Amino acid sequence: MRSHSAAPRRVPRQQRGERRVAALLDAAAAVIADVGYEAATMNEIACRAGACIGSLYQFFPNKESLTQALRAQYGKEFHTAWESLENQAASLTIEQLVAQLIHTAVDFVTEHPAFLALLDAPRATRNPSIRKVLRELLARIFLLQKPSLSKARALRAAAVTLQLIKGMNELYAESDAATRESLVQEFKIVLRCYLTFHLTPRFGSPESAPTHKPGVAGRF
Amino acid sequence: MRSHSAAPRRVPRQQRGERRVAALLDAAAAVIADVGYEAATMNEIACRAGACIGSLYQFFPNKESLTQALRAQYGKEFHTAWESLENQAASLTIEQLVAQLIHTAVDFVTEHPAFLALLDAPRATRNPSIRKVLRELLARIFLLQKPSLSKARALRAAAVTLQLIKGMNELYAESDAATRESLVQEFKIVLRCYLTFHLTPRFGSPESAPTHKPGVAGRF
DNA sequence: GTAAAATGTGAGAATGCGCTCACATTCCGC
DNA sequence: GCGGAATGTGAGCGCATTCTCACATTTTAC
Repeated sequence: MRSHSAAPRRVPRQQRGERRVAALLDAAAAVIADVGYEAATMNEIACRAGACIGSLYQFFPNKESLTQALRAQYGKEFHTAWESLENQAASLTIEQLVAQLIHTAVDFVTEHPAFLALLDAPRATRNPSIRKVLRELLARIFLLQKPSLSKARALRAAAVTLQLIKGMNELYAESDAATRESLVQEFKIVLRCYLTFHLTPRFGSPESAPTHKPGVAGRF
Repeated sequence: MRSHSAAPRRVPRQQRGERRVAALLDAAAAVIADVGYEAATMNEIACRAGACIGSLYQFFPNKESLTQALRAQYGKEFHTAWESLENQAASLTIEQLVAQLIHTAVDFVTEHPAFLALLDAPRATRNPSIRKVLRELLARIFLLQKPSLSKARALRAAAVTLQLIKGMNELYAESDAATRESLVQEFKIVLRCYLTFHLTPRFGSPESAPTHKPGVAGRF
């Protein structure tokens, strides 16, 4: 690896440039889904996109930048998928909300096999801002369910929820279809219990911090 | 990569052989923790272990086999850490059990930085049997808490719990110490709610399938 | 139509890494 | 001691991969 900048080398300024970039990203997803992240080579990606290697390097100075671009695209698509939930959020039961969140996520991963393979890619290729935007979206959804929630709590719950959803993919991936379905159902329980805790008005302390009282049972 | 077998090339038969293997694994962990999995080279690992590259390849025919060995070691260490919980399990509250499970895991990852970096390693280097053993251990712990639980449910809950715990590490890793602590506390809520659902005797259907009844909502 | 900019091309340079091999050294049983 | 087995050594091979570059082609602007 000789170059280190992850920024695109050149932004496409013509229509065919944009088409190329789109084709390259598609090809990258296909190759990565096929052979895994590590084994996916730049030459093969360019080839599958009907381009040659030089063309690829015009827009993406290195593999890392290509990976980041792919991640960004997935992030936006996923954001769009959840965005529609934001409108209905207030009228959904927790039960329904959980089902929607999980099914959208599961469907997304199913339809984008490369997304899973990207988990193997080095951390350096991740874009924190994508996570941030997704967290904020989910936090807003939570706030629609329970407006009295503090923003800090909503954000924290969103971060954890997002991470749990993401983490489960690994488990789904190594299961056959039947087990996967039961795991999804099981995970619904997890999220339902957790979000019920946060989003349901409770008598005792409606806005108490989630830090449990240490007197009861800390680490004994 | 020319060789593909992941089995150790040669089992150490002398004490110095075992010392070498131990030193090599330690060095591998150190290098991987330092520079990440991908950037960790076999030469550097051998060098850091005070050995030369040929010596490394006597015991580990390729990088994959070294990675698997490291994973196996971590798996065993972690299993040992949780094993002690098995004895106390029956006498612990869910609150305490959750705290123990999580803190053991967090401590382990803190003390073994390479463990996190191994998440970047390709899937091929993972050993399903390690996961299986850990799942069974956790399932036994659950059964000690609630003997009436079916083994299938215990195993499924264990698989999910394990995955959630593992997945959270990624979130911890990208947070400063203060946020990390609050995330740990937050995750305790998740597990407490979830395990309360499974391990607490409920009136309606004590051994009903985990398919929720819409209306009761698990606890709280 | 023409010039300039954007994009396309692909052979191969440059690099770095996994891994081998022929041989030296150390250990162990007898 | 002796012989064989286990272990140690490290220069460098082979190879895949990333990335460059000099030039061709297409598009756009006027």
